[in-house]
Amino acid sequence: MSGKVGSIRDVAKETGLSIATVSRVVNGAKNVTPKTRDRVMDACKKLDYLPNPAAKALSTRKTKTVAAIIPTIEHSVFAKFISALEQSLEDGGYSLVLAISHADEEDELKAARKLLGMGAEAFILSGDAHSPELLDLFKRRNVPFIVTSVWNPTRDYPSIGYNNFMLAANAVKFIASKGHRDIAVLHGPLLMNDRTRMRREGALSLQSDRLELTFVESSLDVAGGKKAIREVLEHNGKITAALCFSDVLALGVYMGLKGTGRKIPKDLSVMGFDNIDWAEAVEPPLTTIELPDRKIAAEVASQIIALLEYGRPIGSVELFGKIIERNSVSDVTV
Amino acid sequence: MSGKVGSIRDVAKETGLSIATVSRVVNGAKNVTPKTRDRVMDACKKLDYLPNPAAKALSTRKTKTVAAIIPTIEHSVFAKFISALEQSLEDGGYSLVLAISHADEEDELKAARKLLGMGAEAFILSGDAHSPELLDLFKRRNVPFIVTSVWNPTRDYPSIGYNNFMLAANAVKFIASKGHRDIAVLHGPLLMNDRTRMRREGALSLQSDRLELTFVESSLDVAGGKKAIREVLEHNGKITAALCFSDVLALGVYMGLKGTGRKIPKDLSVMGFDNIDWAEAVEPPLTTIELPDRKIAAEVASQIIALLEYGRPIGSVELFGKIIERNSVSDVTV
DNA sequence: CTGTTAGCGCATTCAG
DNA sequence: CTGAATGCGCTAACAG
Repeated sequence: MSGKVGSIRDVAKETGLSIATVSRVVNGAKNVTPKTRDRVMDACKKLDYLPNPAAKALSTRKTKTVAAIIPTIEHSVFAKFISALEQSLEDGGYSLVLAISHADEEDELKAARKLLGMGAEAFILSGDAHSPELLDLFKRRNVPFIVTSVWNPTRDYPSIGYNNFMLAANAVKFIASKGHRDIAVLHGPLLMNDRTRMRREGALSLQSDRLELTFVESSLDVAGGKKAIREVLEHNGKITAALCFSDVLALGVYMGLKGTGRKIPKDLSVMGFDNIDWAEAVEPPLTTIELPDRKIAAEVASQIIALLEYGRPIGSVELFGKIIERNSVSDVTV
Repeated sequence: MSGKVGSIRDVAKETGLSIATVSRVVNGAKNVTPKTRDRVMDACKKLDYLPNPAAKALSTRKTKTVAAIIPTIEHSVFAKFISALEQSLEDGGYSLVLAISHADEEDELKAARKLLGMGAEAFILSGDAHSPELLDLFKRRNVPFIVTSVWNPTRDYPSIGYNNFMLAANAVKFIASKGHRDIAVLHGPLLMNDRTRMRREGALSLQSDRLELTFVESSLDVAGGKKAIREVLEHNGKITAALCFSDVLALGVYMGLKGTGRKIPKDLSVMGFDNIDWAEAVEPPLTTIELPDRKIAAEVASQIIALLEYGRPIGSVELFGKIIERNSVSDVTV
């Protein structure tokens, strides 16, 4: 299809120099006369030469690409993460190749094989639930990888992310500090999602006879939150606050209250997770937890590059979320 | 870093056969004895051999990857499109490599160079505004590309998408058919966005002394829609409907009306664009236009593959949006 | 500072 | 049906 594209040989011929010299200037080696350098550069753009990546990769045994496998790209948290990751990697001279696992270990494994087959030099995984085969594959082939969005120092592989248990516990503490004693906790599917599971456990750890928690699982979207809050409110009239493990669920709560006569935060306090871009624009502005996704991306990129370039080993690092207090959580009025 | 990975030579050695034979079975050639085939396959998984993609690409001059450059991945429309595209391409044996242009022609050009340097065999662009250099680059190197999300048969390159002009015109007609004569049209930045521009022109084409349109530009997010609707309502009390060229803007309108005493759709009808996943869950359910993003993705993938595999030329195709009528647009009560 | 040469791992003739 | 040999475009010693 694509018409003949110039090879290094062509520009060598054009300049009358050897391919080795051309290779040198193209790769920015210093031991070249400024004059010949210019000569080569001119020829390059004249022929608009572009080095063949396959040949380069074959020769250097380096592809300069790293792979990321995420459950879905249709959630802003992941989209933001990927966006930031692409940036950081790009800045470091690396390319990101992406695959979607649909939160399925099987798919994740398949994707990894394919990405490996594309020459990925390192992997970025999401969450801490992966098939043993996958881990084994990486181990056997000696492929470096990082697990993100979670921080779990007990593993024998590096994780860069936050402590979901603590995050949820802190959120509950925050709400409780406002005087709430009956809190609904809305979250997405537990299956195949260790992050949600850890958050749930974190919240649960604070349950006591002074603090009643009601957990509700729903689909991870606005419709899910809407349905969940209506159900839980119907069965338990004492609830005065809803903690949502995702902002989209919180928006669902906002919608679910419409027409019920209840107002936020007067009749129900609502707290989210993620600090999605519209969290501040919503009425009333949503109190939520800002997750350090972009920071994770930057940290992940920098560590991977450090490893690939200088062999510096990757270490786990914990990053922290931050409660953004707006107007959706209020003191319970006695 | 990565420990020695088996090459084709290793499995040849293991089986006592030649590398040619191994290559044959790995690539599924038919002229191989079932017995030798099995022998090779066994050795492959025993050594867990994975063909080196660079070597293969170098040898065949095919990378089996296609590139897509989108303005941002942080908008669900693009996220969905990419997600579907990845699927379709994957199914066809191709890989998708992605780049973000930030709606900047400069960045887009740079990204294209890089992707070309990664061996992309074809390109998928978004919208119809691209730098001449980029088009020239593709032309010179004879790289096939498709422009998407728009349909513009007047171009000399293929476009697969919808007619933004008509889509907006139809939306206005729909609202007008309910008796509205003063409509606010909310849209995102016009700069560098030909899709928004075409929609605006489509709406504008229906302006008349029986139909007054008030255009408001804002940032493309919930906060933007919220601010925009408040401003326009303040200046023009006659407006009875708001057409938003994006559902996120429509959500902004929902939020902007809170506390003003106005209700949707009684006091203000609202119509969106995109049919984002929460459009139905919102209160009241949002009337909007469903865009055929997944269909576009499928069509794009299939045409690109047909071209790359069989040389079948790519043709422009128009796909249609569909008005999803819910409860946010009502008849104007006289 | 520049040129020569030998692979990198694989597909693909061409013989056998 | 199978093997030996060639080359894809480039980098990396090694000479000069």
